[in-house]
Amino acid sequence: MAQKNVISLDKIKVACRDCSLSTLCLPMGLRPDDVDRLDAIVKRNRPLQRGDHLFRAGEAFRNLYVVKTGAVKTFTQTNEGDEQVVGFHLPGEVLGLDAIQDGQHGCSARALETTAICELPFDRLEDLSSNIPSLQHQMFRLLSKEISHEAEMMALLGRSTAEERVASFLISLSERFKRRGFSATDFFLSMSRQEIGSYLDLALETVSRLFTRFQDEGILKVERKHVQILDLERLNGMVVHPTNVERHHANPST
Amino acid sequence: MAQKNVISLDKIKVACRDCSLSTLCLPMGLRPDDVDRLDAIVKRNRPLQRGDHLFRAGEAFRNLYVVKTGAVKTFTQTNEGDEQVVGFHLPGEVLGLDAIQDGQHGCSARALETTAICELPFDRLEDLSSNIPSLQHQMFRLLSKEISHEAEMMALLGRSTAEERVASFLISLSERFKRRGFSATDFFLSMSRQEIGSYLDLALETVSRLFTRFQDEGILKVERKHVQILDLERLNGMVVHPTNVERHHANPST
DNA sequence: TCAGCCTTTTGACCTGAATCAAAGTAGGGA
DNA sequence: TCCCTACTTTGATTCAGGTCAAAAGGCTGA
Repeated sequence: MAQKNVISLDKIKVACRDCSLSTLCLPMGLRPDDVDRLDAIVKRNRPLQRGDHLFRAGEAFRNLYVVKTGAVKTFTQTNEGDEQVVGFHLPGEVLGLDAIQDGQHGCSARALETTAICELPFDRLEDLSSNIPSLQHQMFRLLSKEISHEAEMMALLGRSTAEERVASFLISLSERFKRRGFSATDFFLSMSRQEIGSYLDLALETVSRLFTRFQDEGILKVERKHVQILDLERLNGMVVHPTNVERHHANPST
Repeated sequence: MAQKNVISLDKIKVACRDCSLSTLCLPMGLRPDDVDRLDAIVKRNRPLQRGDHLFRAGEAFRNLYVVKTGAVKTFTQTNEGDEQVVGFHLPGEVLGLDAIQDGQHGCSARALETTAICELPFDRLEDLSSNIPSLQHQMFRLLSKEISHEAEMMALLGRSTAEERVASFLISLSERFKRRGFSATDFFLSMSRQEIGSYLDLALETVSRLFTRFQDEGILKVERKHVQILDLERLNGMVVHPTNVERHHANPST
């Protein structure tokens, strides 16, 4: 039992150079010795349990965080007191980028399941970026990618029906799982209908109804958290594809 | 006449160190000699006329652009062929940040009125950032601010009524004009109801109706493009204020 | 094993904003 | 000057999705 814990901690504390996420994460495109310099500033704590906070809105910003295993949601509080989900974050995704700006976190983050995190002290990351041009470049790309991603999300929320939003959400998860080596068509949702609805700006009932409908139409098989995509074609067909098609054969990351 | 052109071009080509936007723009917080090094890479072309493109979606990314005077909209095309406004950009605001990621512009930008632009070749900006830590820091903040801004916009689009959106839009313009030394309560809209609606994800009729209603309620005086805010208090009261109030007395920029 | 709680599903109804339609209104060009 | 076009306003109608309500599973812990 103790033995088992030790092994699992060791696995979690794997160095960047040996980490399976290195093609998704910050080290992407760095030279091996630069990866080691980056690795030297990474701090790896014990895993978070479901419900644990990674950080809270208003807290001072010190670190960026990368999800290593598990899943995290970020959220803010509306003034009616209920929470508004801002994003779901899978392994290799970086959290805290919005906080660089004013030195404090604008949203809270908590684990949706048992989750391992790599912590990067931002001041040290800045120093390192000054000395490693390719890391600076990678940082710029990372930030820019976040901007693009949010712009896409705005476009989605903006001009689309409930059907499109739920379809997009499933497609996005599917693609992200696939890139991480999991099944693109058979996975478990680590978040509730409530949280999905909050994220997509839909009532939880609407999410539920669409899952049911997609199932009735033979597109999905849904049983609670377990989702199987039976007809990815049709799901893709529901989504408004960006017209500037050129972007598609450009960048195959995150 | 020729004389006048020369003078106006001279005015447009003012160096960063003499530019009134220096507290809003990239040079913010740089040492004077570093501002000059930044200035050396800035290119200033002739002003754009209303309707001129600054860049188009799909074009290769080479430069960041800063609005110097005037106003620019960014937009994408939906697959139904109509344009979707992504943002309105006032003096001191930087365009193109989303394109760093994959080397091409994800949206198009065109002038809403006669507009002067400063152009920053991104490769040279990266080099300079490597050599000037405070510039690198400024760049990170700039990118992070864009992320925060989009997150706020998502929150707005997400969870709010047409009334809240239009109120927010007016408040945002008001604050941005104020920071730039213009009146916070009396200004001209450089965009159409159509464009406002597209930006806020509302039908143009809805925007028009709300302008009318706000006027009937004594909150605004609207005559076509000319807007006067009569009761900013009440306008503010319509908007969902973020609960994490701490953020407010944090960072007084853009 | 059962009780209690929480999540999810399903149904009925209602409403805010979209859509459709048409009438003003301003500005630019011949 | 007047016309033409584009923008804006206003009204009538429709409908997607929210809200309210209640039932049905699952899961946890005693």
